[in-house]
Amino acid sequence: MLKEKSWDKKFEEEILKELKNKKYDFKGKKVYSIDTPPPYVNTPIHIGHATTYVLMDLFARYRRARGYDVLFPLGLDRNGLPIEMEAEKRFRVKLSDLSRAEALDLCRKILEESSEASKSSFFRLGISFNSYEPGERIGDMYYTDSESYRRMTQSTFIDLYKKGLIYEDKRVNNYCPGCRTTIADAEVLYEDRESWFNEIAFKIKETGEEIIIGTTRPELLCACAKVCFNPEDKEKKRFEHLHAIVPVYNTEVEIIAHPIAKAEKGTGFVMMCSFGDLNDVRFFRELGIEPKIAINVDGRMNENAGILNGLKVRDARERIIEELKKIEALRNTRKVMHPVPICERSRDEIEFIEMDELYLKQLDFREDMKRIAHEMRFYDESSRSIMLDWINSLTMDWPVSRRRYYGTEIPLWYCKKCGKPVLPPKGRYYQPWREKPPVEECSNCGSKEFVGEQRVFDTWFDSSSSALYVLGYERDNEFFEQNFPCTLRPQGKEIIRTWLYYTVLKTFLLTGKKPFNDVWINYHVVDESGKKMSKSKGNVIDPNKVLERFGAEPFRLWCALEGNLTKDDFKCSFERIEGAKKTLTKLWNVARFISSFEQSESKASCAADLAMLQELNRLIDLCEKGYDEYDFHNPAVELRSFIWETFSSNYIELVKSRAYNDKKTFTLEEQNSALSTLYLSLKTLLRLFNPVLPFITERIYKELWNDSALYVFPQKIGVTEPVPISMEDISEVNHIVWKEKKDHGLSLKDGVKKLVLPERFRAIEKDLRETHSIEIIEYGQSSDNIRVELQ
RNA sequence: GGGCCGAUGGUCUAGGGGUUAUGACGCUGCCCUUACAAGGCAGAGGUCGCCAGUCCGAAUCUGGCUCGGCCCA
Repeated sequence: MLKEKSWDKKFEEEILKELKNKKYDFKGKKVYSIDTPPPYVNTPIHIGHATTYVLMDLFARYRRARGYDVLFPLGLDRNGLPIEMEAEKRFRVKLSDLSRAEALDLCRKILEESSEASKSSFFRLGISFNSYEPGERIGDMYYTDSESYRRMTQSTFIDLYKKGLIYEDKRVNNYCPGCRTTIADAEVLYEDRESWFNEIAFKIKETGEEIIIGTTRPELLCACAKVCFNPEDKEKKRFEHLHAIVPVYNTEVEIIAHPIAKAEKGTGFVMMCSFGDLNDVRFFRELGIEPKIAINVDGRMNENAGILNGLKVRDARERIIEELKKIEALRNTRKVMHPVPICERSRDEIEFIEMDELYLKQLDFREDMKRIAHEMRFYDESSRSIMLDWINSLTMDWPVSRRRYYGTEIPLWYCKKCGKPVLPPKGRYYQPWREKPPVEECSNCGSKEFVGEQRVFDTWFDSSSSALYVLGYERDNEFFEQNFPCTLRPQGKEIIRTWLYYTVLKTFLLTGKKPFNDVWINYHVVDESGKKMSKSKGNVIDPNKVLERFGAEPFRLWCALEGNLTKDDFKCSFERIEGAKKTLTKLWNVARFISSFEQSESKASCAADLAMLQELNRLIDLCEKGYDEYDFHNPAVELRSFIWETFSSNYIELVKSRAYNDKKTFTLEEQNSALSTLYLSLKTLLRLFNPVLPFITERIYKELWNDSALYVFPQKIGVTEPVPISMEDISEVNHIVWKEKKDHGLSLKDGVKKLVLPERFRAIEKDLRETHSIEIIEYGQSSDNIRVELQ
């Protein structure tokens, strides 16, 4: 019998202690594999991660209960920009000022500190990863910056390169002259700064008229490609497709209608130059215009700028103004405040500069991508269209190289003399910036001098191999061949166009196949009022606080009960997590009550018991159907309502007296029928709830049974005899009697003179008589009329 | 600005052309009933976002709008 009066979160710790050494091993037979999203290492983990990992854990535990060997690895993503930024912040340095080796060391230091904390939160939540220890075997915990992972990332690049899918082309980068490095879009800030707004006169070639164009970047006149006005601006319609002559340079540019020009701003005309800001970059990309680059990497104007050649941007601006004044093209100049793109760290104004970058071909494979998007099952179905829309909107290949530090190095060397790239053989992790090339001399020109590639991969190039990695790609080929594609990819909907899409792309290019059978896409966990959590808003909920206050179990139940995360956001509320706790208490009390009786293995024979068994079968069915489709919400709601209503209030109340059988009103067979049904119901309930509530179900189950059936999804119970009555009938009659007593101010213990029931209730007459203290029970003609006479 | 998704009592949720719309939390009243006051029973609370349309009939289907989310720009 259960001794403690109620469930206590302390019990979790005891169970976790035992779990510490447990591994969810697998032999690799009948594998169900999950490509878990490696969360980015940061502390504490986001409550959204806590929630989605709990949900994934439900999937994993359920499949184990169905006899699968579940591959459920823990990965931590540690590549990329945020680590670099954190290192710069913490150590107050610019990585670009350090040697590369020093920069990487600082990043490593940051990572060592934060990875442990993430791990421990997952552990306390009861997430049943195969292992919490890092390693290279299938199921081991992995880091995306480990030698093993990076080796594979580089290997996939080598294969793609050999297939002719990698090429080099120009790309516009955000360049910070102060940091002397390219920076990511995420590092670009906009700040209102004062600058001179110059109104410059352009002549119309066809009519000789003059139009005035305002700009803060007159030094880019040489790179002007179009002049735009807003399509809504009727007055300017007549200028469409005429040509404006750029002063100083005397080049002709077309005038077009484009929404990028705002009618109410300035003179209504705007010149589009390559490149003043990100909008310009997008404009050129959208219209497919070849940009003319006038600023070099060193921040000086180049030969495209003519008379400005060699000048720094600032000096060039002054110089061109003088020129414009000279030819009387400058009509007005005034100070304005306007948003300027600046570098987040050095606060220098950013320049947009073209550089060579490596691209992976993707435009050629759009039809394959769409076909694969249709071959995978999406949960929820509506998420599929996000991927299809993205594929349809692709306009360029994927630039995979980045000029950063903490990433996987691109494994290439170049001949110093002729520039021919050297690709190393697969099989190890390369750091070309500090290693010798894999060849002695250039196969093209025979030169013996090489320079190592400095660039690293876009972090999505790493992440998009996770499905291959967890299945042992190139580490355990036998396992991989047997178990590819991966069964499930769970992930957030905001990264469908990145993580999911790129994984599909890369996997297809390498294997020709789809990476997953199922894709489960989740929405987000937001704060109580529905707002996105962010550090700046101060509404972040730390999962560790939830764990401290409630323990893992109420949180896990909340995750299942709260709703359908594939369709809607969850609003995280402590009140509701607290509410989930009540169900644990109820479950505990039900178990405690049942455990006060002797166990019985007898066959159920009484009608009420058979009705209960049928109700259990309905639940088993419902859970199976839901769990199979990754729906734990509807089953959990149903299970909760079963515990409270059907089971506690109605069934247990009805058979209590038969279970006690103090007055020997019932035969031993009847009593045993109740006892065995109570125990079987509890056992089934625990087994159905085990994936959601592993702690409390284990605690209760171990106390009462000495076997491992808890971890097996229950089979339906065979009921061969006809069952005249349902649990619904039983609830109905109970409620009518209770209400009647209540309405007349009687205690529930008080007797009932007469109860008139439909014929089918005859089967539970004794139970009813005892439960409600009824003197006379009669049966009427009508099949649904229940009448109570109190006196 | 574009695409996709959503909106059901104070809060959260189920349902998805057909009598009085499901359940939970909270609230109110009554009740210590041999597991449970973290309980039991009962009750109040909704024009199912707004406006049109289709239909004998719309919360449900269609269109538009408003608000919110995600992505792209």
